[in-house]
Order: sequence, then structure tokens, then C-alpha cells
Amino acid sequence: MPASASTLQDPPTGVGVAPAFSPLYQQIKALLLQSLQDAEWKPGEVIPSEFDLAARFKVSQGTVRKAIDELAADHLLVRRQGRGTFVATHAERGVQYRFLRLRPDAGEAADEGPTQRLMHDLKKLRAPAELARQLGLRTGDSVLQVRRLLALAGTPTILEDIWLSAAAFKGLSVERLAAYSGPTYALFEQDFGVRMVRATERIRAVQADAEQAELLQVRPAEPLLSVERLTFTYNDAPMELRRGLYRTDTHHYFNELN
Amino acid sequence: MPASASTLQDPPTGVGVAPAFSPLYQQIKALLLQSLQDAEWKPGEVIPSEFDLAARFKVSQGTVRKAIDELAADHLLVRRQGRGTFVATHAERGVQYRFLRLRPDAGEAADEGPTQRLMHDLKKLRAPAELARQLGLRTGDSVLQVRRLLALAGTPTILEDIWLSAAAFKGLSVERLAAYSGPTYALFEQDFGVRMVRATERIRAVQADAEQAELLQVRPAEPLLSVERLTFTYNDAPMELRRGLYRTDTHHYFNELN
DNA sequence: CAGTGGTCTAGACCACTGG
DNA sequence: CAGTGGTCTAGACCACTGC
Repeated sequence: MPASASTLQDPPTGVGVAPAFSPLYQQIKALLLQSLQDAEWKPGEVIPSEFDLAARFKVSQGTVRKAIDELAADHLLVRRQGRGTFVATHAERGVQYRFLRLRPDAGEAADEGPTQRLMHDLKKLRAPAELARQLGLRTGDSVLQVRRLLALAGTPTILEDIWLSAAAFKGLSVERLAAYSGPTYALFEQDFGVRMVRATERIRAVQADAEQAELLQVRPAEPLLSVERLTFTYNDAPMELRRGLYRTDTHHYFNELN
Repeated sequence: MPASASTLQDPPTGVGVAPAFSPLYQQIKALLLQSLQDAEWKPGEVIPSEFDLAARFKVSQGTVRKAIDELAADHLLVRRQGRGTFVATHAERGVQYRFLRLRPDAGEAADEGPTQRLMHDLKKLRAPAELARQLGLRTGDSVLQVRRLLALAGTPTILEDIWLSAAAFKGLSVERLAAYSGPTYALFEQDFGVRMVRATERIRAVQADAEQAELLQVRPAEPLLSVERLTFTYNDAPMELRRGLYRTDTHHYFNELN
């Protein structure tokens, strides 16, 4: 028997329902996740060593290890041999623009991210029903809309609209966005304590309308890739909706299927 | 020290280069992979139990376990508690069409795969340089080209060209393709012993040309999603190039970012 | 050289499956 | 009830990092 399973959640003994047996390491994982959510350890910081955590939770090091393994597999934590285990961050070089799958056609190496921001615009508006639903807000709640145009290798390639809860991102400004040189998600971590963890994307082929064509410097009706991204923090709480229009004449969306 | 590391590969002792320390479980993983490649266990079959494998390789069960864990994470093996560990297969219900990311706009549930095949065509041709390069063949090698049109929920939605080495897929016929009701990748396993393991996709927005438009029943110049897929067997050997044109007016390409 | 993650073992026991 | 994967422990030792 685990040394002290009783100090953690015991499996429910109710009748009728599935036993819902939960292994110790899953419970540890949940506790670690809670600490991440509570910002006990912030992005980029070290968390306690496996032995310390084992002592804290009164389980063996191997059990903590397995919990951390899963969090590392989900990119919530990053292990570094000899140094410790760290809270993952979008600010770190090498994993920046982790969610951007647009690659130049030539040379498999990923771009270093957008090389130039051509335009930033910010509006505040009331969330229509569908947007509110996706962001987990109520219809009419205050929402920020950021529109921006990004250039890759000198040519405008990405036209993006970003929608955020105005409450959660209170104080976000065009100036801050324009001045910040890293990925937006790193800015969200630093300024608002919002760490983005995963995202879903819905991709379609669409025709550029007149305005989009002009901004992206393509002919009207030129085909563009529409990438609708819903981004989640800890807890699977949706925090951002983003709609990108990508030119795919010199770049492509790269995906790896496993 | 591991019980019998000496019977497996010892770390190279050369000077100058990185030590290239390789843990035991990695070596076990490589051995298991070799057995999969050699078709010692075929798709859908059970592999020996962890204890049997531990005895065979003269390591502890935990070490075999870790090797299998990684192969299972890569979807090469599938663990089933109480039953055993099986070689993954595309024929299995629930993982069919694992590489098809097109989803209906309404209802997050994935389609059960293409509901109807409207057309199949097969040609034999000499591989141009670029195709040969991608498939790991020599320019001019004999290649099969399959063209097919698939309908989802009654409307033609996917127009696909598939290129395969004629040598590796000798005997493939339109009749076989048309008659087979499951995914192509399951057919490849059964008829040719080729198990597809992973794939990369390059996605672009393109305009339908006249022929494509007619087949997919859209207006010419309608935007379509172009999905170019390179599919690999064990060993990262490319075995198939596929170019799909997807209508995205009622469906979208779904992607999960972690 | 101390501290951290990484590997490996051996053994106990639990959960699930099928005969 | 036997067999398989799944969990947990305890302890030893290795590889890597930084002081």
C-alpha cells in the first residue's frame, strides 16, 4: 500500500458509479498543477527538487517523478539535468512562437518568428454571442480586439485579429504591444500572469476581401489560409481567440502527424 | 551497474566526440523496433509480455517497461491492461483515419472517415526528380499514381493524388482500392506489409483549376486547402507522398497544438 | 564536490481481462 | 484464478551542472 495514500484523496467507495481509481501520481500531478495555477512558481522559475516534493507530499521520489514526467510531456514543465525542473515559458529562446506553424518554403528551419510588425490596432467592444461562448464569457462582456499585420522576411504575410477578455487583460495597450519584441504569449505571462498552455486550430482556405488584400499586398480574391486559434491556460480555460490570415505563396503551414 | 549491459552495446570509448551515452532502455527500444521492422510481430498482434521480454534481453521488467512506454507514446504499440501489448494498426476501429484531420464544422465528433468513394484511377509513371527525392527513390524509378475523389456526407470534398514506389506496392490495383472499405493505410499493412507510422504535412491555400473544380463541384478559382503529406514507415523511411485538395466550406482542418 | 535529474533494479501489490 | 499491464517503493549508482 502507498505509504500515506490516506493523506491524499482516497478512492470513492460509492456504489453504482465507476470506481474512478486514481493513481497516486495523478493526484500529485493535480497538486503540482494547482501550484502552477496559483503561481506559487512562475514561468521560468525552478520548482523544488524531486526529493523535496517527495518529502512534501509524503510519497517516494519515483512517484513525484512520474507526475513531473507527464507535466513535462505537456510542456508545462521543462526538465534540465543537473539544474532542476522549471516552469515552462514562452519567453524562452528556442520555444518562442511554439504555436506558429508557418514555415518558409525553402529551408526547413523555422523562421525566428515574425521579423517586423507593420501595424497594430486595438479596439474595445462588446462580445457577440459566439465570441463570448468561445472565450467562456457572457454575451456583451467587454472584449479587446487587437488587429496586427506581420511581415516575414520583409513581405507582409500574416494579418491577425486577436480577441481577449478585457477584464483579464486590463491595461493592454497598442504601445506595449508594438514595443514588445518577443511573442505575445510571453507578454501575456509577464504583464498579466496568463500562461498559455495549449491551443486548437481550425484551418480553412478563404478568399481575401478588398481590405485584407490591400494590407497583405495580394490581389483581391487571392486564396489565403484562415487559421482560427483558441488558446487555453491551465485548467483548459480558453483565454484568447485569434484569427490569422496567412499568405501561403512563399510559406506553408507545417504539421507533424503522430 | 546494469545486470548485463555488456551483452548489449557498450558506450563508445572514442576520444574527441560526444560520449553518446545510450541508456539501456533506449537500446531495448531499438531492439523492439527492429523486431517490428522485421515483422516478427505484425500489426494487430500481441507482443510478448514485459516479463518475457525482460528475460529475453536480460534486463529488469522496469527497463522493458520504459522502452515500451516510449513506443506506445509514438503509437507504434498499444498497451491494453490485462490483455497485453499489441502492435498498432490502422485497421483498428477508433484509430482509423488517424492522419485525416478534416472535421465537419458542426459537431466536434470526427467523421467516421470518408463515406463514399466517387472515383479511383491508377497510373504508372517514371518519377520526376523532385518526387523521387521525396520518396527516397532515384529519378526515373517506376511510381504508381492513384487519383481518387472522396465524398463526406454525400458531397465530394476530397480530391487526392497518391504516389507510391511501384516496387514496394507491386500489384496494387484500382479494383482492390475501390473494393476495400477501410483506410488505405490498413490496406497497405495487409497487402504490402507497410505500416505507416508518422507523417508531415505542408498546407497551403490554392485556387481550384477547371478540372479540380468540376470534380469537386465548386466554381473555378474557388479556394481549396492543399495538403501535401509525406508518410513514413518504421525507420523514418518515406513511403508515400499524397496531395489532397480539401473543400473547406462545410469542413475544416483541425489541429491541436501542445 | 554537492545537488539535480536520469537510469536501473528487485520486489510487492493493485487493477483489469479472459477463460 | 492465472496472466498481463499499472502503481509504488527503496535504494544504488550514473550523468550533468554550477560553484
